[in-house]
Amino acid sequence: MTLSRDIRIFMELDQTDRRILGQMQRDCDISLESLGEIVGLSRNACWRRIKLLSEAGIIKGKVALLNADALGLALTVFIQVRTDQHDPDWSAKFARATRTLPQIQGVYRMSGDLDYLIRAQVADMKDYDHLYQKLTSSVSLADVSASFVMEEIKDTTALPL
Amino acid sequence: MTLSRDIRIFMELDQTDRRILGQMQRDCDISLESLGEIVGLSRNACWRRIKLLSEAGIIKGKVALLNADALGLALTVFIQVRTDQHDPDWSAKFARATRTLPQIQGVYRMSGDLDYLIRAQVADMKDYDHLYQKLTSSVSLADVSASFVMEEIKDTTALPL
DNA sequence: ACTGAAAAGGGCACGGC
DNA sequence: GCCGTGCCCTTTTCAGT
Repeated sequence: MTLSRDIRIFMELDQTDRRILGQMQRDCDISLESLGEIVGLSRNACWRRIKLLSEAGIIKGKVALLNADALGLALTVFIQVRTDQHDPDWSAKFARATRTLPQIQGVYRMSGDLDYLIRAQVADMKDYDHLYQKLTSSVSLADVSASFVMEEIKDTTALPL
Repeated sequence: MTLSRDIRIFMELDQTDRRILGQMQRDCDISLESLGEIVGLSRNACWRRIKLLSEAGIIKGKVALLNADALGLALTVFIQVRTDQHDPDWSAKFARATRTLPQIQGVYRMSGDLDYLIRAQVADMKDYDHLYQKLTSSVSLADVSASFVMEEIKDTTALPL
């Protein structure tokens, strides 16, 4: 019974759903009343749609976005990682290590010549070195190189609708 | 009067503030009552702290996080861009173009050999090609190469506290 | 899909530590 | 100063129509 493995249910979204999602992914700290006015619906219709969208897993959750600079995390760094070990044991260890480190926001296994791309947020170079030391001491990595963000031109969690 | 340009006020954060922020950046859809219990404070003390943290700009806002897969955006791509034009006019144009495209979540000017790194979310290869066409037609780019995400090991908006 | 009513939660002023 | 309590008003939630 592996037939259903790759089947994915896509909920039908109309223009109003999209408008609701669009607003909420920009700012969800808004009353149902105001949201209703924006999308042209009663507060209640909005409420029921949001409930459905949440239950369908389209809305993953609501979070507060924090200001990295104000928290003293001025440096964003992308770390490129190459490995010579491709066994599942190594992968699990690498995943666990990166998921545990709170400085790391994203870890992606990539196509192409580099194996993994890591996005992290640190205070400064010294702090980056800490992260580097922790990372390389918990898993063996063949090649690690870092690129630092000089300027953040765009940074959003909003997806296209 | 350029002396104050780089001055930044860091608000003193105690352990309770950190606990509040930690909870809210994981899930802000929680009542002040519950939050108070978690951090060991009354609902009102929480409320006042959150208000201060927002006014200080430490909390940038509250947003709904959407499920990219459920929206049919299965492909995450990192686009490396090199340019030969470094005049401010080109930069402004590039910034405007990337900020306008909703498929693009992040644009970073980098140190090192590549100039810009772009993170985007698209449906599939065809959709990526659309994005590529739009991007290259609105600004002149010397070199563009894409790396596709095979597996997302970690992806969070939570910053270390 | 709207109305309305009960329940929950947010916002604010005051008093206490 | 900062915390907590009590009160009121807004918002959410969910019934019925």
